[in-house]
Amino acid sequence: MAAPVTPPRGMRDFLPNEKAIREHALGTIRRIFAAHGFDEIETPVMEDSARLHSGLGGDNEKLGFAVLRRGLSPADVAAAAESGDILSLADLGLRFDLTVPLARFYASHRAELPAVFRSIQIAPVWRAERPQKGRYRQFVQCDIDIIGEAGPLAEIELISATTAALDALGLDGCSVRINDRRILASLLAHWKVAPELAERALITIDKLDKIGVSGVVTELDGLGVDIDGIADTLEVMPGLGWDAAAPAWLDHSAYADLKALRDALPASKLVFDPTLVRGMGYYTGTIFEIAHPELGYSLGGGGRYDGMIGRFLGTEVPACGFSIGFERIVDLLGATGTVDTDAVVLVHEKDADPARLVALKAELVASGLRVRLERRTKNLKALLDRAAAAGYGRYAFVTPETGPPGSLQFRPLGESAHHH
RNA sequence: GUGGGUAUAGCUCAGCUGGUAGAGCGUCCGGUUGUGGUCCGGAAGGUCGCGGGUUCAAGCCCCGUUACUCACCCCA
Repeated sequence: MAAPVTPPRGMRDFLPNEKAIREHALGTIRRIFAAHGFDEIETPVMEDSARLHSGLGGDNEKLGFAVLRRGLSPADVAAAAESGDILSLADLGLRFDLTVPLARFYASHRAELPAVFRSIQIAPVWRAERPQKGRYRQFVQCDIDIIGEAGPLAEIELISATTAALDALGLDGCSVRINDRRILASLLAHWKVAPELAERALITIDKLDKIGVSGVVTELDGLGVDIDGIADTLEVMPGLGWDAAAPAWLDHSAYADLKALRDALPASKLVFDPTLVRGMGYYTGTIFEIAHPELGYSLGGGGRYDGMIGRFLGTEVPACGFSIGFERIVDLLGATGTVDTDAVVLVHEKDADPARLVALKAELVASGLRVRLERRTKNLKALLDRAAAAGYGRYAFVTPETGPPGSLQFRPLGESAHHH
């Protein structure tokens, strides 16, 4: 206990049963995304430090793990400390999302990609936050993105594929909250919020369902926003559904676009929520988020980020993406507990001949079985219970008298097999 | 970054008003069973997170610290 044997804070080991659940879920998501016409790619876990920080707001920079330049001298460190630019000591950083790397990837490989590129990325990202329930410092995101499609078809395909994946995983009760940055912009214009306060004002609006109208007004007041008339607007916002009469301040063009999305996606549960904001600063149009009634945090999210590719490429390319928060999904999935009757355990005496055991095993493996050798222990029950928990469905004893595989007497494993 | 809770055997946890460190499970050994998932007995395994302090005496009280965890902030 003296030596630290735990993984780094917020990062986790996965035991065999946990790993099996994760791989099963990953396989499901991958299969659905591929069925919807997306192609999987992979990018490095690190990106150029300056590039990572070019695509988002100032607060998010603190969340990035930076990687020190190799071969730094004490003089380099002292110089950086003196200039106050500590980040200059780092030239690389671990990615904190998959969108910035994708934009870099697309800019690098555009010539080799179709005009409209549909990508899948399933990979870990890192954020230096304080861990808690549903939040880790290393976590897997499952992203699909469509680059090169400016119209609503991109949003429709993304939401359709994502909700199909959630359905395939057996997750009930999920809904997709949806809004548009243009609607938020029209709201800020209506309130005459100064541009330099816009980002923080939006984050405050996002909290409406948690801190209420008076809480939002108080916080906006603290930011220096003129709060005259704001409470009246806030009162009606949560009630704005699909069919309510839109207030004058609301961007009617964007609202009509969202309604068209809703009409095109009858199978997905879309909920219009004008208070939905989302943190990443690069979104320009539609934004969406997966909500679950039992959870205070989202299971995923995404939106349109038409400006980002242009920052890497020079020419503007429209883009839209949707990300599933894999860890939060897995936390919702129970143990699968599948027992495989084609998986068998051979229990042998401790002095059994290894050559004979492995030959017997090889014959069974060749016949299509999954085979595990276990040395007989005093506590046979514990051994067999562990095997059953690992998914093995049958077992047999190997004794000196055991002949060919056909002479093995297999018995069922598992809770229902205790009385024989 | 802010606040709460927790820290004792490999695991889950007891430990009274401060007085020699405990149980269950697991592991190992002996017997029982003899085609076996039963039962009986025994053993190994602990700097009580770490460092100070109070006391004749600290797992227990006080201070600090670290880790884990929950919540806030923010986010997937």
